Amino acid sequence: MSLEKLRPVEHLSQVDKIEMSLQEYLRIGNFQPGDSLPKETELAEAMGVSRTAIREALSRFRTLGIIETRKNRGMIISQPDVFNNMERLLDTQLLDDETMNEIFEMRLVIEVGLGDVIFLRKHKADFSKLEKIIEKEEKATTQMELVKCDIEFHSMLYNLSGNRTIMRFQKMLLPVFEHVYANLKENTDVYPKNGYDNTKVVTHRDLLNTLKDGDPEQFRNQMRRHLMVYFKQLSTD
Amino acid sequence: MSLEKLRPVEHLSQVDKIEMSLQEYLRIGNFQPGDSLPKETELAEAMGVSRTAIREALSRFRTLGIIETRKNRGMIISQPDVFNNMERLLDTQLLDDETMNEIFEMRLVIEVGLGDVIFLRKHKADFSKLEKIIEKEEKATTQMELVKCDIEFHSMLYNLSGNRTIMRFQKMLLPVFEHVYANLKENTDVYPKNGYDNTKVVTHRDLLNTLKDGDPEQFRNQMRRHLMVYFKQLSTD
DNA sequence: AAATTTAATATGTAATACTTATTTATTTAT
DNA sequence: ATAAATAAATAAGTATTACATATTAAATTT
Repeated sequence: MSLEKLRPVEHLSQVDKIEMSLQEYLRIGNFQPGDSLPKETELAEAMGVSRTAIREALSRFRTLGIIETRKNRGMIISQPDVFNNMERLLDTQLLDDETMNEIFEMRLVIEVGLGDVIFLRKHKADFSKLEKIIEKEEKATTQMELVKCDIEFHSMLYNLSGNRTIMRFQKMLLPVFEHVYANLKENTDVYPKNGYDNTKVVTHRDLLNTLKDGDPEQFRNQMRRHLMVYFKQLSTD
Repeated sequence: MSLEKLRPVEHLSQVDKIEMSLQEYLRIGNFQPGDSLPKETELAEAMGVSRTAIREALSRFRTLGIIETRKNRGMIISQPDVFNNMERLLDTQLLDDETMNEIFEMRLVIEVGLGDVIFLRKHKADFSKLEKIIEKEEKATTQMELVKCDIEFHSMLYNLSGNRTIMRFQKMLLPVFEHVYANLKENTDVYPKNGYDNTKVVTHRDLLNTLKDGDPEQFRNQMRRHLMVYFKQLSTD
């Protein structure tokens, strides 16, 4: 067991301590979104530190989306968005290619496993929306239109899951998709007519039909085959 | 199309602008992890703002894990951890129950879909580790030991996926698991001997055997049945 | 040449003053 | 008396200055 995780406790900066203190304060106080916090000067005085230091600690909470501040209203607790920060990281384009690919792979894993949840909430499913997307797709002529319909269809599947967090995850990843798509399209036909092992590829319409009349097991298998082209790209190392 | 997303551009604070400016600076400069940044005073002078404002913008980057600062070494670009911020959010216990449940559901979805990736990298799979965990589990007498082995087994499956990001996701969620476990155990036997529809439950050993001799499709189905007890808890609204 | 001490450096913290947006209170006009 | 316009108060945002602290680099001593 490495000791690395213990060491930093020693040389915690003032602001680090303030942050911990405030976090404890929030937990103890059982704050709910919308609740207001004491003003900066009060916090500074109460903790015996400068407003500067308090502000930096609060800035961290603001960055994480835990609090919001407005000019005269002071600070309020806000309901943080679990994927907001991750989205900002993606925006910096600072993540290495391996991580990007792993995130993309995570998307594949989720889509294959998503069927169970969709079937669970099937009665809410609005199949007509999927139908319309498919019709638009079948009329599409350009590659760009196809990509757009493809993204739309899969987005709709996430929506049918009824899981807002999973939906949020997908929305966050849309830019990543485009990034990976751009790399894939150079070497590969993303929309082949036939599968790699001479089996017919699973189309969006097949998936819709399975959603209507099939079961989760069939859906998982079909989704796996539908995403075949991407799985083929994955590293096996 | 809502205009909400456009409006904030108007009343951007000084620091917001600085943040955008710096982010652009990083992108243009094509900075790599390890590269050092100009010192705060230089940035302040170059942008014609106070060091205070610069520091707050930099504080945001630090919070996101984009940069690291040390006393005299200045600031360096760092390789951000995609789930670090989310982990910190979970720590605040500020997320509502619905979100927590959705995150837990996301875990189920991933585990069902995970088989494909595991089979993809099967040759690397260290089945003996799974075997040992199962043996320990079969000898377990207390509920606590069972839970521990359960978590260990599933953690190992994530490891076998070879996807460090997915592994990181699971590690981040371990505390959530405990939270949800605590709620489940009151009403439900988490480790029933028989399934709900009189089918025998799928054990960890069954899963291991399928990993050894089966195929991804079988694995997905077995995992789905193995997680049955959790799926039964999910809302169908 | 090695070890110790000193100086320089860049971030961390503090204190103070001022700016700005927003709310609340007051005044004014109808 | 009610509504509109104005003024005051408030709390966060920004700026400036000074100093503390930790770390690196330079200089001194042994």
